[in-house]
Amino acid sequence: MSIIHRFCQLRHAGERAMQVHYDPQSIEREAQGFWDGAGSFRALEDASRPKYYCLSMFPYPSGKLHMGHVRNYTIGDVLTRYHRMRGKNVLQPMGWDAFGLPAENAAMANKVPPAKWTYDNIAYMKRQLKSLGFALDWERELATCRPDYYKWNQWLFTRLFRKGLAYKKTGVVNWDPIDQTVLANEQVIDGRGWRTGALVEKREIPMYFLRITAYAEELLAELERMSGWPEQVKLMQKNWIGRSEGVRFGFPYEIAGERKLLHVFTTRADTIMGVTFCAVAPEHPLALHAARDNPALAAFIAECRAGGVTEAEIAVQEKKGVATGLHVTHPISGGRVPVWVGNYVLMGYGDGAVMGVPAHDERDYAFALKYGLPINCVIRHPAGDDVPPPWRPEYAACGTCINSGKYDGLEYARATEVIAADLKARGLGDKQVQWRLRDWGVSRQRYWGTPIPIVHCPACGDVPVPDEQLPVVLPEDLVPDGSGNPLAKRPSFYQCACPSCGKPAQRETDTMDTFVDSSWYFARFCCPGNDRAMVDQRAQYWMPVDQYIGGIEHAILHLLYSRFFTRAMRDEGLLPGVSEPFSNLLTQGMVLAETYHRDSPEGRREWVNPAEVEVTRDAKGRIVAARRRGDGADVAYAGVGTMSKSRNNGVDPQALIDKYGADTARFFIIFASPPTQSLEWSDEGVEGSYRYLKRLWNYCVNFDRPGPAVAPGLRKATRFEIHSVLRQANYDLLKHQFNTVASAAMKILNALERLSAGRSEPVAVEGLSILLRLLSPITPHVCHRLWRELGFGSDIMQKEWPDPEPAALEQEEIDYVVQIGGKTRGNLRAPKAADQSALETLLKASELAQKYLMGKAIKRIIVVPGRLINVVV
RNA sequence: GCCGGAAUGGUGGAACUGGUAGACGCGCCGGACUCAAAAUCCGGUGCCAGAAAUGGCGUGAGGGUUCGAGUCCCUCUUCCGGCACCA
Repeated sequence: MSIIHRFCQLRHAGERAMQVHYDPQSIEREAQGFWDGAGSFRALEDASRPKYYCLSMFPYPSGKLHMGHVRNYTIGDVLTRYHRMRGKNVLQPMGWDAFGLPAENAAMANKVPPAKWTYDNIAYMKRQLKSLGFALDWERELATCRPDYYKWNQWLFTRLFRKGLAYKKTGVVNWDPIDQTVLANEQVIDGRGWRTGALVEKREIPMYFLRITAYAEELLAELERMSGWPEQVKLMQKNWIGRSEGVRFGFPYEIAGERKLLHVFTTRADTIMGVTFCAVAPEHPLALHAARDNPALAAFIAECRAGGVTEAEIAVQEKKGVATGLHVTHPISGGRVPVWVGNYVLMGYGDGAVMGVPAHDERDYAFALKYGLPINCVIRHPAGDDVPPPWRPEYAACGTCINSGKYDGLEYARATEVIAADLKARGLGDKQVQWRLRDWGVSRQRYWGTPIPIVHCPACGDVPVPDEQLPVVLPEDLVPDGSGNPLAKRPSFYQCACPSCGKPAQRETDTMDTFVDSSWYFARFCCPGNDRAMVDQRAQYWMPVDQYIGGIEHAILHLLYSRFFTRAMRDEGLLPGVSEPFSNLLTQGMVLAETYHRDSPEGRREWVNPAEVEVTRDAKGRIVAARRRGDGADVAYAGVGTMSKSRNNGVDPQALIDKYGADTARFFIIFASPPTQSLEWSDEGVEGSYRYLKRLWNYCVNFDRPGPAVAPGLRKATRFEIHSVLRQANYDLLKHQFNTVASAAMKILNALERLSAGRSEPVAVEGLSILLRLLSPITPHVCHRLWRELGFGSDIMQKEWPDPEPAALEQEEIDYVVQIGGKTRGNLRAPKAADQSALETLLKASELAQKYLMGKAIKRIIVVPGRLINVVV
């Protein structure tokens, strides 16, 4: 126990009286000053040491930190500090996801430019992050709204554009007809514009897309090898990418004497003989053609244009259709097939048209019943050869073809092969792989984002801005007014010369989706200050991120876009050999709080912040009443929900830090639930965390006081307990189950207090040194201070992480659990090394046997070594 | 609607790879200290019955597998996340 020697020496060198009361404010100020002065968190590339790049998702600078941020960064900080003490060269950076819609909304509300609002928020939130004591390397800070960052968005975009990985086509947006502006999905509430209340329409406009589908196969295949990601996230991404194998083919038709094909994709080509109609999207060219002399159809298409663009909205709307009056030819039978327009057919998926096989597809079945279309059963399914209503899932099962002419008797796989071959022979189609994943539309008709670096020239077309003219700088003095993009109203921005021919041209005024910014910031953190390249060789050292931490709500979009961008950058030669940005992913749960409301006699509901509510409990601790502290008004408890403005149940981290200090906030957040689960806020729980840190402080204050002599048995038992708890805590750390690590710290303090001994007892000295180190990633300030006060050393972070000592864990005897007849009946103390027959003998001689086995025949005895004896009677 | 999760005492959660359900906290009850309060400390606390010993029940609901199920399988309910322009 060399630590005790050093401990005693240091202690004598720096003796001074310890502050009696736990004062988090002064402790935290001093510890943060120490780290700043020592440059403790500056990360330097060092090829001789194993690196650990720990990254929490950077925040949107919305104004002030919310509890979700505190949780996210505390989790990251625990990992960072743990791995430092395990000897890794750790990088933990921080930056700002600084472009986005809220800045424009705030600008409209306050008439302040988004730039000023954003920079002010960044300054405030940075102070808050610092007060929480996170081990961040602030020299790598970045903000995506700075030209030195978004320049590289533009630079990469021009590369992708020249490669064809960025291209232009039309896309569908929400259109507010009153404000004459494009709305984000969240700005559409019940189908109406949030500011105008006007019914929102779909509108097709030209936009730029990034060809993420070019990487679909790779993005899907690599998922299988990503062992550091949660299965549920990988599964969601797999389903999102949505690879399906099927047949794409055309139904021939003639229009104005011209022979054309109506293309569809199906995974059930075996049902082709059951096709009784085709359905096309309302935006499909065939629908638009037919609507020209069909007012009813035109009205239906107009009706489909109303409403939002989200998949959820489209999925829940009533499935409706109208016949176009047009027919196409069945590619095998040659029969006439009517073409309908269906509001459930998506133009963005496949060819915007589907074949209708009512007998074997639930949606087609409902559609056919509704509009009286024929239903022809062509598959023998588990429930028979017929498909009487109501719909049963068996109808969609794969089976043998019937009523299908030459295909009769073929089963699914064979039928698909033969039919695909026949279609191919006729030049109408072939087998094809289809993806659910769509290309990424990055154009936004908004001001506060990265300008898309394209110039529209009447002579040369769309010309990418040359490197020497980058960045295209976003003016920071504009204030949007809700009626479209202010950039489009500022000639000094959009008027320019064509980079190609020099003639007058117009600059693109759309900006990029903010997901572009967040798709590569992790690589930029590796290369701060480089104004000549997007990333440099320093990224080779740090990338990929070893541990990424963020909300589960990003499971698909942000993470998939980042995986795509990393590959695009790899193929651009920027990140050689790096395909996956994040080796390990931890998805944290939401932060919840209690909700209370008060309903006025007029029926208005007012949400009351939990901080203002006082509850009354019954003898068992159940909440029986709640009232508002201010006016004593009765309020109703409405369960827990995610912290939100609308339910007024947010808890301000700043108030918490001011009252209890950062360590208490960090401890509670870690202790209250495991990182991946939702966390329920509790003021009492925070009090409990504060109480624990005070207890720890008091124990250390009294550490020098002489205590009673410790009995050898208690000494051994305490040491066993502390090392057992440590072993479990180290295991839990690897699982990222930090709440039980906090519990472990509590258990160790409990054991030390039971020991009633201080400095004179080696087990107490050893136990305390383990406790402070185990706790230091969670509550770094108080552990830093106590480590120094007690003379363990000058910097706890420089000390190695504790591991249990095998000798301390040795036991000669253990308590076996005894089950008799399926019930747990007690314990049997037995030598650890006892074998089955020895245990049986011991058991039969025990009191338990006397009590529970008298007169019973033993059928079998099952022994789980080191754990349990189960007697089957 | 589709995809992915979750559900354990009054409460947050714990329980190894199928092996004593409720660790560690919070709350509540009782006690110590105090003129009193706060703070702190000590003890108790799954539910039901019982004076107790003890017995029965118990991990969202219902079935199943197993010597043994919170854990594995099937069906269902409720809640949460995502659904491509919130970030």
